[in-house]
Amino acid sequence: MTGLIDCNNFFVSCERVFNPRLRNIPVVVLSNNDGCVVALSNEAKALGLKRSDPYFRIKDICAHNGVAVLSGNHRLYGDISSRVMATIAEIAGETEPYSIDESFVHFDPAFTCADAEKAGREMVRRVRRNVGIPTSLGISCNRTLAKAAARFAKRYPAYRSVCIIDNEERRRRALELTALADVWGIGRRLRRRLANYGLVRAIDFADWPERNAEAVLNITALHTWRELNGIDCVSPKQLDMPKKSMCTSRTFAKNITELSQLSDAVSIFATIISRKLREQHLATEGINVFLHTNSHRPDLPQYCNSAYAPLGEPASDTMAIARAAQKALDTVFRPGFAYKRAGIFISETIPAKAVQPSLFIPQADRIRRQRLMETVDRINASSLTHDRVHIASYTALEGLVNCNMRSPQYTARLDDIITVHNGH
DNA sequence: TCTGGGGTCCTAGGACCC
DNA sequence: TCTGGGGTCCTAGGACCC
Repeated sequence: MTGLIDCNNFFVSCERVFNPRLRNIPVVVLSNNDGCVVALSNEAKALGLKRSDPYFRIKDICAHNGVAVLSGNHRLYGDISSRVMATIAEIAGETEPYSIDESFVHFDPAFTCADAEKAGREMVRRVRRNVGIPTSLGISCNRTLAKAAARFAKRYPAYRSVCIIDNEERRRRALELTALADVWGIGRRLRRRLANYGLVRAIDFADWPERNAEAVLNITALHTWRELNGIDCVSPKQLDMPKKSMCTSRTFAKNITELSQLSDAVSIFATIISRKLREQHLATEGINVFLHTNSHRPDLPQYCNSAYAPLGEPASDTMAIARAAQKALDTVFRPGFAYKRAGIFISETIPAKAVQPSLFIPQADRIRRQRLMETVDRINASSLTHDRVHIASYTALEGLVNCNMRSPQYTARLDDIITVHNGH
């Protein structure tokens, strides 16, 4: 039996753990740069607000209805997420974290449905009590059906946060009540394509004859079809697998026209992405820098492009990556455009251990650089709030990106730890 | 005025080989 | 007029996820 445990309105719930004033009122959390809504409380959903609504368009509704609006505090969410995952792991036989707020859990094969339900309820109770986060749990014979079950657990209070699809009758009933678009693995395009065949509910799709499914679907969608029919065939996400690609990018608060400003931004991206590489013991042969004008403004001239710059030899140190990034930026930059978004991406990572050293770079240099980065990382890790050491071209993200409504770093900054007053 | 960010996997088609 | 057959590898882009 497989379960999927999902944190309800995760970012909002994290904020509520430390700020009880946010309970029982509408709350939304915004994306980076305070661009659009990424998480909502049930009260905010009831006002008709939706995930991905641009903030500027719902600002008035928020003001009139007393909606608490917050910038994303992703460090906090990451911290809470690891607490949730650790608590789940205390009970589940095997866990398979799937995203920041979800994890698959695999119950002991010897478990009956009743055993699984009991363990599941304890999991939900403990995460709520020990971490403060409400969750929903779906249990079934594979991941896709567990996901569907979790939707019911979340939507219908009668389930008391745990829903099990454990027999044919329940499977059919659940799929009759589930829109095809709400099935895990069915996106916008596929939904539209399948609608042309008259398939609207999940059950219509699951009941489609196998020969149709095989003729029309690609392998991923075929897996979804099979799972809806009770066959377990989605493979587990490999844990601890090094990332194959990486990206660090931001949308800017204002349009940027000057190369020098982009150059500042690129230095920051280089710092962040090279640290990500080192954290995962990876290196790369080269990086891409990309630029975008504002695609929401068709009245302005548009430009979007990327350029690659090799590092000479695979590396992960900030200086080498920042240098390559500036080179790539010079290649890709065109004057006369208003840039709204930029970033660095790495399409292929290499395990740091497997790096083939270049013949033309003295080994001593390589070792010196490596030691320098280890030292920088160590010094910076000793500060919870900001980097004490960085490359000279590094400025700061402030000013480039909006995040004016961010909650305190409750779990990461001594000054922000909450004080509990005794009496009044 | 103001519209996120970070991933994975699959597939079609091009380039190249014999 | 008529213009092989089969294979591999790479890449860009599509589609999906949260």
